[in-house]
Order: sequence, then structure tokens, then C-alpha cells
Amino acid sequence: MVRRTKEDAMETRSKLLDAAEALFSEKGVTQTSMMQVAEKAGVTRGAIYHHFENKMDLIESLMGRVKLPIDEMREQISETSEFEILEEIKARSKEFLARVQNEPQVQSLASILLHKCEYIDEVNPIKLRHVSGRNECINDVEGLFQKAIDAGEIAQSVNARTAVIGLFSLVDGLIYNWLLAPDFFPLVEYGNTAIDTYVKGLPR
Amino acid sequence: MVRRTKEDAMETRSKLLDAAEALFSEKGVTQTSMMQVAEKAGVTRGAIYHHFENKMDLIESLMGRVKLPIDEMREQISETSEFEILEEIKARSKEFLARVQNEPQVQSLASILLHKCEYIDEVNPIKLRHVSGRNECINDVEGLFQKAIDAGEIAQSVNARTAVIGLFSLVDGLIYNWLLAPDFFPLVEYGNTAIDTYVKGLPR
DNA sequence: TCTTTTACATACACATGTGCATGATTAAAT
DNA sequence: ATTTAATCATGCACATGTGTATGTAAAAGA
Repeated sequence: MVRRTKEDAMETRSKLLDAAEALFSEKGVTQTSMMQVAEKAGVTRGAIYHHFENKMDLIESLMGRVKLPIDEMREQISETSEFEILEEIKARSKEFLARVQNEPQVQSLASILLHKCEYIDEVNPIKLRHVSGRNECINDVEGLFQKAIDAGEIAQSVNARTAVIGLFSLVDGLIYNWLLAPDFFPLVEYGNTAIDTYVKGLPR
Repeated sequence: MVRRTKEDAMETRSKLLDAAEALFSEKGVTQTSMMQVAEKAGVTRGAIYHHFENKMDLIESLMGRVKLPIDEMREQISETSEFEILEEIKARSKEFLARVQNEPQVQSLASILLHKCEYIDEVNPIKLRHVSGRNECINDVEGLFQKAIDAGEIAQSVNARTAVIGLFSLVDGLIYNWLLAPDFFPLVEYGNTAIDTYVKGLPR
């Protein structure tokens, strides 16, 4: 194969990431070999090891090129207003579900994160990205809940941290179960109802 | 090694299952080799292939020897009463959480199911056990919610199926996140509050 | 134009895992 | 007491995957 231009190189890199993303989300991370990724991308293994150090590095690049819903949620929350905070929280949570359902790439990455990889040790970049992003977002939303408490939208008896973890678990669980069998229920429709139900159940 | 009695054989079989359970939940299914399982059990690979066909069969036996919370939930639901149905649902859900938190073996299996294996194809016995048990349980609890609607405990506007899926997703999400980092929050305490909040939010 | 470097392809060495066949010893059956 | 069969241990063949070293042709740089 001849040497390509720099733009061509970026294209092969992109094709490699696309191939890996598709194969990982379809067959699982450990069940996919570098050989298969290369074949799907139309190159040889040599190309992969030129662009990436190893499979771990490939995964990191794969996760890094997309802004996941959890990251977007944090940005939007930082510019939230002082009124109708609970409505804000609900809206952000619903957008989260919508992105997973409607954006194929987000769906693939979520599938990899939730079902197609093994969380082995703390060094695993997949787990790191998942957990760190989650923890920071939980802290942010906990702040929102506290503001809602201070503003009197919900009762003083509510513990902000408990409320966040319940909400996040609900969202995670919805996505988890939906990805397990997407035909089983409509994510956004059922999910939005569940979010409304949960928030409505918080003591006033 | 000398030939042992039949009881000894069952003990080695049991030791193999224990070793596999510990290693799988610790390092992941694919990252654990038959060699490592054998070593941990104090035997050689030959012993494994005498008792089990392959790794898949080993996993099936491992999952089969324990009654998971979801199975117990179904049994208890079948003998439920006609009154205070919502309380019944809440109680069963909380028991579910409590078993995961308090019983080490249940915790290990839940960890394997949620974090330490890859859901590849439909033939995978792990996925099969997880999904089939869940679907049947969801159907049962859906019946319970319908009874609660008919009994006037919650409004006619509630869709039983939507309500179940929300509740199950909440429970799954709580366990999922707790297993990810058990020190992050107390499962039973926060989980019970979340369950109460969700059920309380259902329209009356 | 000449040199260097990039972007891969090719090939090799090595490690690891699986499945099975075979062997050895003794409990269990007759 | 003899035979059978179970319970493992041992060893081999085979496949698969990884990482790297090397080769090569063209783009990039001087």
C-alpha cells in the first residue's frame, strides 16, 4: 500500500475508530481482536499500532472523541437559572435519555460502557471515564437539589445526596435495561414518566 | 493425587465453583483462565474438564446453584395478599436490595452479572438467566400494579407496565452504581428512600 | 533535487489458552 | 477377589492473539 497524505492518515485513523466502535458494541471488547478491527477498517494491524499504542489506547481515543450525555449535562447545569430548579433537573435527565435513544454513536458507547466490557481494575480507562464523569456530575446535581431545597421547592427533610443518587440510578437503570432489549419498552416515553414520578415523590 | 471418595468429588466440584465465583467477580470472566480457577481450587485443569464441559458450563452451574433475589421475589409475590399492594411491592424491592448488600454470594453473582462479563450473543447463558428472570418478574409485578390500580391504591391513569419498568430500573440502577463503588453510598439506606420516593410519586 | 520522515504492510517471536487423549490410582460394583 | 469405573493429573497439539522489528513507497521538508 502506498504512503497517503496526512489527511488520508486521519481518515484511516477515523475508520479504525469507527470499526472498533462498531465491533466493540456488537461483540464485546475482549471478544474483538485487533485483527478484526483492522479488517473491518480495510487495513492491517500495522496501521493500528501506528496510530494507537494498544487496545487500551484505542478505547481511550474512542471514548474521548465524543461528548457523552453526562458531560453535556454538566455544562448545561452550570448555566442553569435560579427558578424552577426541579423542572431544570427533570429536563436535563430527559435530554440524557433522548440522546441515548436518538444518537447512534452515543448509543454504541453507552452499550460498550454498560454491557460490552468488563470492569476489571481501577486502571481501566473505560471504568475511569465512566466513574469520574458520573461522580462529578452527581456532585453538580447535588448542588442543584440543595438549591431546590433552599428555594423551598422541596422539603428541608430531603437529603440532596440521597435524592441525586436515586435519580441517577433511575436514569442509569432505564438505559441499562433498554440497551439490554430495546424492543422491550420505549426508552424516552417510559423513562420520562419514571423521572416525573420520582421527582414528584420527593417530599414538599 | 489419589482417587477420592464420591463425597470428596463433590467437594472439589464445590471448591471449583467457589474459586470461579471469586475470580470471576474479582477479575472478570474473560480475564480469568481455567488454569487460574484450578490453581485457586487446589487442583489442575483436568479436574475442571472432568466436572464441567467448558467455561460456559462452569458459569451456568455457578449461576444455577444460588437462588437469586429476583427468583425469590417472584415466589414471594405469588403468595401476596389483596390489601396494601403498594406496601408489598415496596417491601419486596427493599428485600432485594438488602440481599445484595448483605449476602456475599449474591453480591458476587450480581457483580458478575452487572460488571464482570460481556453480553455478547443471545446464546450466552449469563445473559439468558439475567434477561429471562427479569422479564418474568416484571410480568408478575406488573400484575401487582394492575391490582393496585383496580383496588384504587393508585390512579387509573397509571400504566402498570410503565410503573414496573421504572421501579425495576431504579432497583437495577441502584445496585449497578453501588457495586461500581460500594463506599460511595449505603445501598439499603439510600435505596429504600429512593424506592419510597418513586412509589409515592405515582398518581393517586 | 535530495534527504528525511510518515504511513502503513509484512513477518517473526513469543506467550497464553483451550480441548482432548492418556495415565495412574483407588473407590465402588459384581 | 476381581473387575469396572470414577477422579483427577499430566502432557500434547493446535489455535489465536499480541507486540515489535523490519521493509517500502511516497509525502513533506530542506
